[in-house]
Amino acid sequence: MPRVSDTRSRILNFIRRFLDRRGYAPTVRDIARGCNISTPSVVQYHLNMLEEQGFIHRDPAVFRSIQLVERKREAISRVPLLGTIAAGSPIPVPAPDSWTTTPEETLQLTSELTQDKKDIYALRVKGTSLVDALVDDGDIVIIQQTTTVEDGELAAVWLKTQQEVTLKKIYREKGRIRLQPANKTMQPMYFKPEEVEIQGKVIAVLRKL
Amino acid sequence: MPRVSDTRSRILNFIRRFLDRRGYAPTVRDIARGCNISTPSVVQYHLNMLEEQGFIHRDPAVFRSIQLVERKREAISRVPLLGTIAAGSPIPVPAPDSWTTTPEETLQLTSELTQDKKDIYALRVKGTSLVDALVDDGDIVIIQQTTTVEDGELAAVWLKTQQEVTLKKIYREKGRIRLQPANKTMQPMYFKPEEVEIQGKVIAVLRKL
DNA sequence: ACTCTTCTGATACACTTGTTCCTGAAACAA
DNA sequence: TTGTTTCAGGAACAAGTGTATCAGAAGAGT
Repeated sequence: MPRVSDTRSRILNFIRRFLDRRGYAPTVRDIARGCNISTPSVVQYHLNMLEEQGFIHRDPAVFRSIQLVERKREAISRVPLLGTIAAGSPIPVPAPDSWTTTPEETLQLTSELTQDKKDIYALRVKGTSLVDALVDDGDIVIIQQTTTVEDGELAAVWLKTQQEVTLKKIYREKGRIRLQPANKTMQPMYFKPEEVEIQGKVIAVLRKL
Repeated sequence: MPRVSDTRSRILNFIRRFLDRRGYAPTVRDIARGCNISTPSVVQYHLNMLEEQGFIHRDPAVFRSIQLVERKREAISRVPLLGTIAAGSPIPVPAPDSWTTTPEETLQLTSELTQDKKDIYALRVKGTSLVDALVDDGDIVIIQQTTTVEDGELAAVWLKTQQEVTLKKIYREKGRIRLQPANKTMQPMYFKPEEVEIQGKVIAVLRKL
């Protein structure tokens, strides 16, 4: 048994409680007061240990910069809900500033879904035109903006000839592009490369009921 | 048009970005630098305004204590991933202790998805037997355990006669139960009330690609 | 006993940071 | 005009705060 009934974990728990209650991190002196430690240097010592052991992260010389590593993973990323996606109307391509300005609505997703990718936005599906991608009316598709996708990836595609948007798996074949519905019972479609315009990659679909 | 293209919202957005990137709040001087404001006092002035208007909260004289009111209530709930759901095999009914003991895997969801409901668990879909519910192989269904659902709600149902599980919308009709596929182009099925066993209510579907 | 590591204590320095006070410009209303 | 409100700029103070240093106590292993 350790001499002191683990000052270290007492400090860690204090930080957790402090963050929950106040919304920002404690200072070394806050911790000293809260854990009955008489001096900042002891706290400093343990904080250094905790950082070495990977429990917390601190930015040197920045006040109240303690971060719990255990809460780093479960960070919430906010994804702007930029509009709707429907067969007949083009995908609203996000303007560069729509990430910084407040969109009408934002989704809160854990990094488990977004995988911390960049340039992500969300669209609400309108209508049942995407059922062959197993996407229903009211679903939300999470899209990563890009103009190129790997073969087999589900992409948001604008079909110039038909003035229509669809979600299909992309396969490049010689002289043509095959658009394969996610629903395997359905038939693929073929287009010339210049007829399709890739708007983004679908990285997730969300259905709230 | 305001004289300055809204310094106030620029500051607000800077705080959002700073919090996302660094994990703690900026100081008035951080904001000044980030928003091309030459002096802390101007930032101070706008922060006072923002607090008056209810956008932020600050603890006076506490460094880095800016909190965004819009982010006050955000909770991550951990949902146990209890197994797989496939047409031919019964739904693994969660044992009472499987919520407390660590399951093989847990999902992290924001309250936006779970709506803070209780008795929620997740199942990974195996096979394409649920395509008529617009649920694909590999999807994850979030289920709230219950034995009763409202008419029209999507439910996980065990068909005793066929020894099969499906996801269908439930409608009680006189003397029979109608199971309506989510895909409207498909036909409903009818069963006697004693032939179906409701295992839970589907509250969300997740597709990671 | 002895050394070594771990932990606690006190003090002090230098920098960070919230805050205040003053000045002044621009817009607007009476 | 005059006054009021809103916003920008500068400077400075006082307190909060991270950090370094020195000293010493308490156990563990040899």
